[in-house]
Formats: sequence, structure tokens, C-alpha cells
Amino acid sequence: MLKSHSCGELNPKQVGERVALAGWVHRRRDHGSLIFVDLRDREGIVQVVFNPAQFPQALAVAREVRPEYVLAVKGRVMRRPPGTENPNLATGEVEVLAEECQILNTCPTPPFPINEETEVDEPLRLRYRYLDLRRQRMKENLILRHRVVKFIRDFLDARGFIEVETPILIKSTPEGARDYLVPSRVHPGKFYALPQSPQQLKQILMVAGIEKYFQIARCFRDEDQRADRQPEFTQLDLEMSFVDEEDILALTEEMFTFLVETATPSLRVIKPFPRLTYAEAMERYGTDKPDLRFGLELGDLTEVVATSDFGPFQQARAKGIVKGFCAPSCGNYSRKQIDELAELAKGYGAAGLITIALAGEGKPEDMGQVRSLAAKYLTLEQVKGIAERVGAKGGDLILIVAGQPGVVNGALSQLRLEMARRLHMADADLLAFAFVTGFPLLEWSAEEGRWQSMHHPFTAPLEEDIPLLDTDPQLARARHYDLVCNGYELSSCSIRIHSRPLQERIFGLLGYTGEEIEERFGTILEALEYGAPPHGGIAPGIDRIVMLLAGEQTIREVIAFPKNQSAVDMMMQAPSPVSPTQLEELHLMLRPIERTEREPE
RNA sequence: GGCCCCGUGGUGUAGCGGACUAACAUGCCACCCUGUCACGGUGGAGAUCAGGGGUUCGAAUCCCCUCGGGGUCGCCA
Repeated sequence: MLKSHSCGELNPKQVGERVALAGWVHRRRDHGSLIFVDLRDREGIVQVVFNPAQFPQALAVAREVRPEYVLAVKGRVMRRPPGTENPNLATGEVEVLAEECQILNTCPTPPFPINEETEVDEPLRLRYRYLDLRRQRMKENLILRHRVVKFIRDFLDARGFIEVETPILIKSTPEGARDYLVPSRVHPGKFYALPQSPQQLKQILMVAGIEKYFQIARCFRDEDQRADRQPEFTQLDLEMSFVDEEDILALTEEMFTFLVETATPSLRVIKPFPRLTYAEAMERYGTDKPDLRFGLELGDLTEVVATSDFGPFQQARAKGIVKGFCAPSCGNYSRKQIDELAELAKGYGAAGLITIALAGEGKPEDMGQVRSLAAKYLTLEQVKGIAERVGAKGGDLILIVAGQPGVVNGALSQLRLEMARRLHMADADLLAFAFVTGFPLLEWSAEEGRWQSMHHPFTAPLEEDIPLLDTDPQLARARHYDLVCNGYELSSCSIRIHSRPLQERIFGLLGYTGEEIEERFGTILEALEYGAPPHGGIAPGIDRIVMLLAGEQTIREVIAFPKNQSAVDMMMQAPSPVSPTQLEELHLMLRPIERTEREPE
């Protein structure tokens, strides 16, 4: 070991000791003959002094070093001369007087600064991820992630869970996202799939009598990327036997509460986690994953404006709804600001945005206090009714969207987030966890002309709703809850189906023939026959949790080596072409692609 | 596949039709400096303004296309 201590751990207790340090040059301050080097390792930074009078050879080496050179330094820990302590540095009371110094490696001028927290173009960071990860913020994120995963393992271990690994090469099944496929060399024409989640395997582990299982599981989905979606991501996959919804929710709530208190004590959670139904969430927030750190609740205005002659309201009366919410103290918004909001709404499919700005104090007293394009189609009574439903008073701006329920809720939920951003209403130190309950089991896919699982096809329906499967499938409620936090869906949890006949019935509803069911889901159906216990579980996304705890805007910031929006690894340059030999071994032939067609012969 | 935003020395930004021979900060190089800690001082190098085409007397600036990147809709059981 080249080090006796880490740079960051030095303090006055070691004064007088001779230490061996190794690390990277964080910064060098050259005073002509006297040179200071801030030496950095994972644990922190310490100042190393090179003094010509005492150790001229060490100083000669220090003259040559540049930022990010790798040094081995031997020297004595000294208390800093009075008045030269640095309170901004954890090790600021001491310094190391260098006696020997060796350059272990050099470094070109880095493509971006390692020793300061400037914003750098993300592609450049991803290309040189090993340099990016040296920076303080990324290092902290990786350490936080480690602490989160460690906490989860300890927490679940203490409660009798065992961690079981499941295969990465599994069988492709329909439903859900596009699979990543791996061709088989020994079975020409056949493919493995990478797991979208270990869903069926963990259920089979319940049949196997594991009772309490968890896994920090890598999952793969070949869909387009988002700030909170990567082609591969990590879930805490968890399943328990002989439980009902309350058991899982209680465990989840306890785990996340303790997690925050342990890993990020500067953040707060609301205890107990609020619960709201899917219908309630849609009604009040227009989304099933509301950010509950602020109000700005939506009000239904359909009835209030039913008698108005305003075109959009009239159309909504026929086959839609009218909803809105109040942006406090935004009554002075300019035409330009309102146009921006309208553009945002249109981006989410709304035909337009109707705004009502209220002047004065309290309730409007005459139409002169009402500024709106719709003003001449509204009576004072109607405006008062609208203001009341959205809680608006003088000085506020009311944002209203009319149309199909899906569009109205979609646009307003986004406008709600936008206004919260503009008004700085979201407390950055608050993690507003909540459970959303009462999801429908199925939703009709107009595109595919069949029923689809809202969650996944293994979700159990409520016992009393099972008869509805034959009559009104859309009314059947699922034993399924979502865990949301600050506007992100962290996890779905559900009680699974543990009876073969019911599971087959669901597959049938989803439009599969008996043969397809047998071919695609035969294994789990057979397993359910062999004494499958009642069971259920959750699968929270680790990346999103760590992102929220770290206060980051994308999960890429908490993944060591993420891919970009086009699913490209910019450091390793994956994906990449493979050799004809490899293709041949895998019994694969490539279809010509456009780009090669265009290339000259 | 659609929509929106971004691309100017190594990095981060300014400039948004003429005074641009492209500015500022930082970094880099050289020299000076024994108590700094974002050390300081002096000097210097470094940019075909992402690429291509167009409009114009004149384009970093306006328009079009392409490329790269980000956000988002669709998609993501």
C-alpha cells in the first residue's frame, strides 16, 4: 500500500506523525520557491507544502506537477502556522510537509475542470466519464448510491429477506416493453431476452417457498429514453408470501422513511405517507403521479361554465370537461407570459389555454376586475363560481383548459408543474412520498383493440370485482398501489394472482389464445398449480430514488456509466458493429440498412 | 416518427445584420514571487463561430438542409 492515511482523514491528532499519501493533484500554488499542492483522494483534500530550505528534491518534483498528476508523497503532518488555517477545508488545521515526492503518473490538461463544479456539456462528460466521476458532485452521488443500496440490504436482511439472483438471460414474453434480445449460438434461430424485470421469476421464488425475497436487480427495456429512463436500470425487486396490501405498504413506508433519515438526514418526509385514489389523483392533480410538495389543485369547472356561450366551453359541454387551477399572484402576467403557457398546453394536446386574471382584493365585485378573452361570454356569477372552485382571489391568474378528459388532465398537470417551478413552490428539502390506490385492473387499448393490463397481467383484481371481469372489465379494480414521490413514479406494488384459473382468465381477457398462453406463460401457470402461496411485492426504481435523494434532475447523474438519449454509451462507443465471424456463429444475417445503401461501393 | 431548445478558443459564457482583425472569465505555456489555499504579478499561445447551402454590398448574427446533444409527446405491462 502506497498510503498510510487518506488525504481527507488527516487532522490535528496526527501532528508529528510521518505519513505516506497518494492521490491526485487538485491544485498547485507556486510561490516561486515555496509550493503548495492540494492533494486529493476519495476521502478528501489535504495541503502538502514543499519547502526548498528543508527538502529541495521534493520541491524539484513539485515544480513539474500539473493538475491531475498522480503523486506519492511522504512527509510529516504539521499543525499549520497560526493564522494560516483554512476553515473551508476539513483538513484545514494541518498540512503535510513533503519530504519525498514521486510522480506516479502524469495527465494531459483535462478536457474540463476536475477541481471546480462548472457546468460542462454532458456529451463531453460522458465521453470522459472517468474524469467526470472524479469530480466532487459525481463522487458524492456514487457514494450516496452505495449507501442507499447498503441500507436496503441491511434493512431487508434484518427483516428476514434473502437476496436471490435471477438470470439475465431469460425467455422473451409478450406484454410490456420491447425486449433486448441475445441470439443463441447453440440454438440457431433462437433468442434469449434480457429481463424487463424479474417479475415471473420472483413469483416462482414464492412458489419455491422463499417467502421473503429481494434483489438489487438490473432491468432492460428497449424503449426511448427520458431524463428518468435508461435502457438498463436498477430496481429493488421484492416479493413476500402470505401478505396483503397493507403489509407491503407498511414495509415500504418504513423502509423509505428510515432510508431518508439514514442516508440523507437533511431531507424530510411526510409521515405517514398520504394515500389517495387514482380517481382522486386524476381529479385533483390531473395525473396519477402528482407532486404533492405544493397545492395548485385542479377544480372541475364543467358545471359552472355549462351555460356560457364561449365556444370551447360549449364544445366541452357536449363531450368533455372543463378544469382549471389558480396561479396565485400571477394576475399581472403579460401577454407574452400567458402565450408561453398556452404554447405549453398546446404541446400537450390542448386546443388552447383560457386565462382569467382577477384584479382587486378577494372575490371579484364586477366584471371590470376580470381580464380574460372569455370575459364577455361569462357572467359575474360564473366568474365568482370559477374563482371559488379554484380558490382564486384578486391578483391571481386562473388557468383553464377545456376538452377531452385525458387532454385536459394532461395539459393541466403539466401547467401545474410549470407554475410551481415559476413560483418556486416545491420545497427542495421535502420528499413527498404518497401511495396511489384504487387503480383499474385493465384499460382498453383503442390502438390494438384489446384490453391491456394497467400494471402487469399478474396483478390480482379485488376479490369482489372478479365477477366484473365477465361483465364490465373496465370497472374491475386492481390490488395494485403506486408509490410516488415529488411527481415521479417510484414503484408499483401489487398482490399477484396465485390461482391458475384466474390467471388464465386474465390472459384470456388480454386476447391470448389458449395455445399462446401455454407457449408464453406455461411455466408460471404450471408453477401456480403447485401450491403457490398468496403473495405480492414491489419494485422501486433505485436510480430514481437516488436521483431524488441527490437532488439531481436526471438518473444519468446517479449512474456511473449511463447511456445518452440515443442509448449510446459515449465512452465505450456501444453499440458497435461486430465481425462477420461473430454473426456467422450466431446464425445471423444483417438486412441492408439505408445508410449502407447510400455509401459508395 | 412528431414538437421544442442548444451548438462561438481546452472549459464556461458574451456578441444576435456593419465599429468582429470575434470579447470576457477560467484553463494552458513562459517568466517573477517563501504562507498561499479559486494565491498574486507580467507576458504569450489558442476559434476555419458544428458542417453545408442560400439571402445580402456585408452573416457568428437572418433562412434552409445535414450532423451532434438535450427536453418532451408517442412509447415505457
